Amino acid sequence: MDNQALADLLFPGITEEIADYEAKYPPRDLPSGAVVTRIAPSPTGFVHLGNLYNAIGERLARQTGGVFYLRIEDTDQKREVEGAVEAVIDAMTFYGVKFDEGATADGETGAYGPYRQRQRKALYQCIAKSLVLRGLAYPCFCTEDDLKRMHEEQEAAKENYGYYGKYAVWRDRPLADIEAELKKGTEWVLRFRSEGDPANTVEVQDGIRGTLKVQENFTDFVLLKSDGIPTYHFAHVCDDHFMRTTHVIRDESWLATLPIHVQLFDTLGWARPLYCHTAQLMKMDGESKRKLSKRKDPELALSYYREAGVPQEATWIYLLTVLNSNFEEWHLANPDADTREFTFSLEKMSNSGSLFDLEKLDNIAKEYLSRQSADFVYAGLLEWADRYDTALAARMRAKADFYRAAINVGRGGEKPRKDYGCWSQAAKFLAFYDPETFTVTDPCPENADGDKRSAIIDGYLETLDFADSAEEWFAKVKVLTEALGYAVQPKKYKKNPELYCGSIVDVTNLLRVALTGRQNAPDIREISHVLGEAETRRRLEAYRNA
RNA sequence: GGCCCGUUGGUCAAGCGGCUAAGACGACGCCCUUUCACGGCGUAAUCAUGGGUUCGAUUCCCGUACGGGUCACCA
Repeated sequence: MDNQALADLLFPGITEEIADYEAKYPPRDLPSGAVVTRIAPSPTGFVHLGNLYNAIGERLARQTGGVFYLRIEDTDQKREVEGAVEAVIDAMTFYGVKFDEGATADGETGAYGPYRQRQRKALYQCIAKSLVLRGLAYPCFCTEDDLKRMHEEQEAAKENYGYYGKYAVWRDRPLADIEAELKKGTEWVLRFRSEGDPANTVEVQDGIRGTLKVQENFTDFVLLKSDGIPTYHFAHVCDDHFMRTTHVIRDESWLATLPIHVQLFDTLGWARPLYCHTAQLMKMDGESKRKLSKRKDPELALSYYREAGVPQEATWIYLLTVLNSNFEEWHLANPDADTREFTFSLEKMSNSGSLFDLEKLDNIAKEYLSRQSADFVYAGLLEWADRYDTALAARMRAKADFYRAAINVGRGGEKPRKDYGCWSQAAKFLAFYDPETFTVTDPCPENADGDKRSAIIDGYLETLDFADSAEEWFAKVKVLTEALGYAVQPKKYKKNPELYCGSIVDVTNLLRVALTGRQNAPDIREISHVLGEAETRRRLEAYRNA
């Protein structure tokens, strides 16, 4: 076979040499040990947990004085969605992830671009051509049907699937056959001529898993699709080489095609990056685990957490506890420290798939929010409401001080309340404060209903004085409780229920339901002070008459 | 089916040849308490399995089982 003739036939326009690109993209001048890594999403419009998961690469880069960049893997035109790049950047920005270089919404920055793969076509073709020149790549004119038949045949014969051996029908065709097909205009793909043997294994170092032993690739996989655009495999190798990536952090589902990638790096004579295959996030589906799925699991989408209003930092805290096994301990010891102060290490990453635990996320988020100031919570809630609950946003703006005061109830001090972990929960929880959204949802305590109800409320209103201190206020409640035949100490009532008509719990709960509409609410006196005297009296009277 | 990865309580997990096998979430119980929370204390609950190696295996090796992933001109 005349490789030169074939190369000229296949790539008539390509005149660059690999050396030209080596010169154009020189090794980066960085301190030793600097991590250069990226996230490389395909622009499908769906930004998911995995993208954020891999964005821990940013922390690694920062820690080492390296580079973190964004590359867009848009080699599949069919799946591309308008505005997808913006969506990725927007989501990453929301979570505080910043890129040193790479694609931006309206272009790009950095010296190693273009960072959109389809714009790198000439580079891929140059490398592909070099492989043809070396006799390591050849065109294949099989149709989709041909390949389908091949697969069926292999299935029936219980042989390995793939384009190899006798199934690699275009592997050793004479140049004349190729020319004839080309002349007819038949579509072709460029395949890699693999010399691999399934009996051999290759060792690959993995930053998370240690030494991996994988089967050598023996299939003639596709390098260039019929539109001249590379497959993921080929693009990944070319780009991560020329963009001088040191660490490839990606999902463990890529383990299956790792042999292809190392084979390419090795035959091109390029140093392999350090692969870091992360474990997948799983979910319980009936009795069995399975990986989180785009179609079935809304919680895979990053937008899910944004819509629910889970604070960004809380999301990171959860993700980091799943990602790095020593993070949780650190965070417990430094609850108020920025998570970026934590030194992230690949070795501490888990290598088995973990179940995604929404309950724990909720706990972490509640803990996180309980430690924040009222101003912070007000601002966060407002920002969320502006996007997802505009009616609430309007109310918050109209009554900013009132909302701040409401948010401040039970906040601060040694034991802050943990009533909500995300903005949508907060919106629901705080609704009772505002007269515009106040409704009574919980029942009146049984022991305080009927005649008792009005007796308690009347008695309470009679002595109610907003100037009272907490102690004075509670003393009055106790007096009232006793006067109406209730036990001041719940324990006494429990012991001798026949002696009382109930306990102070019934009395206070009645007041609580009257003022907040529910039995689960913060301190009555504090709430009253937020509501103001007029509104407090109005609600009590309304409840008495209800 | 081939190949690959994985397996410590319900969940996330520490452990890296010798420990009463950490911790967190959840569950349960008790205490505190004007309710609910919060907080405090405590309880139950784990090394998949069979062989090796070793004085000694959760830890190292092999097999089995189970789980997951992957076998496209998708990434």
